[in-house]
Amino acid sequence: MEYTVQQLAKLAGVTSRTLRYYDEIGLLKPARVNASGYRIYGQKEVDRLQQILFYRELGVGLETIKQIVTSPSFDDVQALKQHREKLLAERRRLEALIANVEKTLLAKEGRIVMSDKEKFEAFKQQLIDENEQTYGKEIREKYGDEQVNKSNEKVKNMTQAQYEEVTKLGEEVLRVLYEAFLTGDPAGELAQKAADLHRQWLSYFWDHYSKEAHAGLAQMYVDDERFKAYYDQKQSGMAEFLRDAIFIYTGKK
Amino acid sequence: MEYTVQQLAKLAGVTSRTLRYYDEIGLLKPARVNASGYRIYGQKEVDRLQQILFYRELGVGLETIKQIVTSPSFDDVQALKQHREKLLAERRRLEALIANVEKTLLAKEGRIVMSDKEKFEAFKQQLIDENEQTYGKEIREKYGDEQVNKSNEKVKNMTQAQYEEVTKLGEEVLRVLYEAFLTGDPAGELAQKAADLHRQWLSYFWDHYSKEAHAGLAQMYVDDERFKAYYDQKQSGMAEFLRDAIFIYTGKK
DNA sequence: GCTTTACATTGACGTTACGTAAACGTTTAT
DNA sequence: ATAAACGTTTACGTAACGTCAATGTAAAGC
Repeated sequence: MEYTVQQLAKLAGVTSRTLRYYDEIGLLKPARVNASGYRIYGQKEVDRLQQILFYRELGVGLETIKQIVTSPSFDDVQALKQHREKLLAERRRLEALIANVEKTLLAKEGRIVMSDKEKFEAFKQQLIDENEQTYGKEIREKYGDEQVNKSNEKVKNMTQAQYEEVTKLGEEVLRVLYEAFLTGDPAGELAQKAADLHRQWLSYFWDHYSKEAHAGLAQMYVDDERFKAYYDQKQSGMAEFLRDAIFIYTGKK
Repeated sequence: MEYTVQQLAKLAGVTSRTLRYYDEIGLLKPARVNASGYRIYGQKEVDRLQQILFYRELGVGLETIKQIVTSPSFDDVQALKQHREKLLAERRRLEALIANVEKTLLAKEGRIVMSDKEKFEAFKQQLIDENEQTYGKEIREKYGDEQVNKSNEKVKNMTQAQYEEVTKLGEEVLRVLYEAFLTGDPAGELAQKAADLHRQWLSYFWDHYSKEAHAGLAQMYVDDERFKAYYDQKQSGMAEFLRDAIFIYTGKK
């Protein structure tokens, strides 16, 4: 039995373009080409196409399929195992995406139908998520997973009053810091008040406070572009100013 | 605070190329362009980029993101729900792929380590899967899901002896059919024997036999290219011949 | 025998979300 | 003054085909 492109295409449930493409990339060459330049496929090619489509069905890339079907000694089991790993990783990624979308949907819909309590829970979760998403990797690198997880735990266990407090405190730090910045003196009363407010704010996230860690974080505010951007949002140079104030507050350096 | 491409890129954790691309497709235009042609971004653009990246993180396409962030009236909840459906479908597809790969791995490795019993189970599963993969859609369309599922159930419940029987029967149908074909008479003894063997073979898949369904299937063998290819593999025209024989066998048409 | 219709061929561009040069101008630091 | 670092536009590459366009060939009907 011999087939032209279209015939083989129908037989296998692909388009003729696909067959031409497979010819082009050398994945499946026709048995011969007739006088008019038509591609003619035989039984061998049909079988091979079945094989190709089988692996394609599994999501294997055409390049890999080429390896598998062209070299008989190719370790297809090994290839399949590797491919399985890729699929599993992809599934994990999807799981995370789905969870995220659903959480977002919950929060968005929640604006209307969620109770205050639930809303608050979602906000807390969002606070954690945003933190994770924005700073997670760097903080985990610099301070370790344990510290970050503890911090997240603390947020989760906050009461609503505490949550409002921490939000207000964060804003107050910025406000006082800005006033202090205008005085230009990091050792002055206002700057030291800002540093103290910052310590209070911090204590909502860290399970124990230390001057060293506080000073370290202050330095990070300057070194890390993202933190810097946050504190510089009102005025450039405020991250440095806060660092200086905290260094004085903690008696460091 | 104003940022050049690189600065904003670092701030947001993307490359400058990404920002230029977003500018190009009109997803995020800079606040202004300075005298040297440099892109300058302001706070508003930073916020918008955050939003964009948030949706991107969820796997939403840039075109959709554009809709969401440009038109304030856009129903983002609806968009997210649609997106979730896509993610769920993708996950289902992945599940199927993974199951398939693992089954294949089992079968491949099984050649060496699987017991006969397990091997046999895998073969049965493979028989079902191959059928599903090759003919599933069409058969389901023509005969309905219920019939197909019943058929699969029957296969699953086969004993090893029955499985071997069905395999042998399938081969015998082809062999006798070929001999009958050479006689050229679909009403002849050989052709009618082939039709009867085919009925026996069928009864392994269908939970009850009817002449009408048998004749219908025979017609499908001719109409559907894939079935036709199977029965024509030895000789072109055998699918038609089998249909004629079955029509006579069932007294149809 | 001629015309229509169906099918074949080879380009070549479009798709997604950028990566990666190339070729060249600008700003900053030494 | 010069080099390093940064900015710009233009343009090709990616995976696996879909979708024309322009053109040649085979089969079928009149």
